[in-house]
Amino acid sequence: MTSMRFSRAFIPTLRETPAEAQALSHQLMLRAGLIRQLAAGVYSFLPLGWRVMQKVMRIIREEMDAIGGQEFHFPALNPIDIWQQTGRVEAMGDVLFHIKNREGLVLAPTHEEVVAFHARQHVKSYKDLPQIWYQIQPKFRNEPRPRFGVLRGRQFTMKDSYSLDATWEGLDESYEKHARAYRRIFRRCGLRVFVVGASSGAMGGSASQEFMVESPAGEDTCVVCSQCGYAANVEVARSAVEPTARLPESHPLERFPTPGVRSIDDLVARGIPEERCAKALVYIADGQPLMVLLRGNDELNEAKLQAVLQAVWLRPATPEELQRFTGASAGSIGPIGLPTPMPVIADERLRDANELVSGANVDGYHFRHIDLQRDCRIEHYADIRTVQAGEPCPQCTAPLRIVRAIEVGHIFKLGTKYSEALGAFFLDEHGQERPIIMGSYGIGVERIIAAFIEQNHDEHGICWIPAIAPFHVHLLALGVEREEPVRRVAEQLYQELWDSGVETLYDDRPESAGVKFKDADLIGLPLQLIVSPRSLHSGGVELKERRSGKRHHVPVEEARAAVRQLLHQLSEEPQWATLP
RNA sequence: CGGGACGUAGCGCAGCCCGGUUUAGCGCGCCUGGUUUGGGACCAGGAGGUCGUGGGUUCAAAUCCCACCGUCCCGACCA
Repeated sequence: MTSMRFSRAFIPTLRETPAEAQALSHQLMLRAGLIRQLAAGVYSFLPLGWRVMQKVMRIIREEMDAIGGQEFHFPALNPIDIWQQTGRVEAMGDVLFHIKNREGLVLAPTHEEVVAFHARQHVKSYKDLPQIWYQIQPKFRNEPRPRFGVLRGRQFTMKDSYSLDATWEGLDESYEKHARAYRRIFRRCGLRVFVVGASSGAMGGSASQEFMVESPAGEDTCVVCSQCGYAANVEVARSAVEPTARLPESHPLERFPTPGVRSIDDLVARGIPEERCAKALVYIADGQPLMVLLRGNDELNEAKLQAVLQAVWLRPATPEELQRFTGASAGSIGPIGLPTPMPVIADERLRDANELVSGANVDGYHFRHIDLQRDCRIEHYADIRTVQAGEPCPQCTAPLRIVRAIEVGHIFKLGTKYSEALGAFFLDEHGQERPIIMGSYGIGVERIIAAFIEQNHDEHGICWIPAIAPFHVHLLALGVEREEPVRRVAEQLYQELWDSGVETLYDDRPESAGVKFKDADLIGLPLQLIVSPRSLHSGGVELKERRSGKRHHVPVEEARAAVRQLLHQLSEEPQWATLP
């Protein structure tokens, strides 16, 4: 029997919040004795925290095995040459840890290369495919800025899996299997997730989706519709804002003085409707200047612009560059009469609009009656604006919300980038040599835990669900050190509960009732079983549900059955999660 | 990598400006004894510190100066 007496256990709870902990999940993980920091972005998991990790990993294993995944154990120490072959030593830059006193070795931040390496060794025929390989292992990334405890660390645990397929249809299937497994994993872990389309970034490949958990501690900003389920990273999100109407009459272009006007708001203050204003910005993309036109106070989305331009480097022009390229300073810049010719990218919302006001490229002057069709050469129109809260959903027109979110999972259709780079080819049924088609799928294990706590806590502490709680029941014996009947009943229940498979943390310390209650609420096991002189007087023991605070009084003999029944109920009731 | 802040006992902090009664303090925690006993008890006694590290200024440095290290925050970056 596992013995878990609080008096002997290493569960260093903290009364006060350590100063460095910002995020709530971080504070609670420290206070409840789940983790301790070793260095910036590097954490030890203490016994309680490690039990949670193991439970989450077990759920992941079950679901990965259920889609035919095979568990591996890949080394964290990698020869650098496989990373050079895929060009990722460059791409990763400082994020990749290099071993200093042993040239040629790096610490793996992920394992596409290793997978492709082994696939090359042994996957030779279409008959060997498909495969799903996975592992749950530490990953090392030299994050420039570790943050929020375990949410962004330099070492963390990832479930990473890799699909190997002979055909693109096969890849689609492997990808869908993962998408379904991921939903089950997150649901079983008590997380409300939403899925957003994402750019595959430095990973390469065609499609990717992120599994997000809404939380103020999140590092991603997402746009979500609570009506229809539309969700997207703000970097790609759209909304159904109305376009700028083309007015029936186009007046002749006219320059007019606007002394002191520095912003769209200044123009609006002079009686010009915001929707007729065209805001011009100058950006430098891969060394070349270009102009961006947005409607009124719309905000440029640099990620979208970068994607449209396929630019590697993108930055706003400096005030000096503005002067040099346009002859004016910010506030008086516009697409008409540019001294330096440059491409103009306009937001979709301004498509073919007329009767616009924009800067004249002379400080203190603007043009009015601008007709983008008549007066300008627009290189192209694209969606480059940032969606704002309250704008109508592109699918159902309900108001959109903007939320912060934690990325707990990410799935990619990689394609053949890695197999080609590392020479992982197979022969298809026609004897033709082809690169293996890969997918890669990650889950941040610590992030599941932190995200869960972000969503499941109150002012007293964590509120676990049975599936991932470090233990199921917190048995509190009040006054054990002096009340023999309390001790006897508590010991008996402790024994019985473990015997019937209920993981029980037994607080047998000679501490005051208050201390024990506070620790129990902080640690947050789903059920508290209280044995005290008072409860025995009234004929038994007391059961308290941590989350709801509901209390039940039961005779000692019925305690075990009541515990099992309540645990069952707390596991079944999806009070903590709704599947989208 | 740019900007900012911090580093004094296990945790939270004061002292630093204006150097010297400081034997470096307070709360929590810890140890001993007693009292208490269902929501972080009380009384008494006690242990615990190279004041991040190194150098400099000075008769004298936790306190002033320089460098380094560490940690946190904002930004950049981020499969």
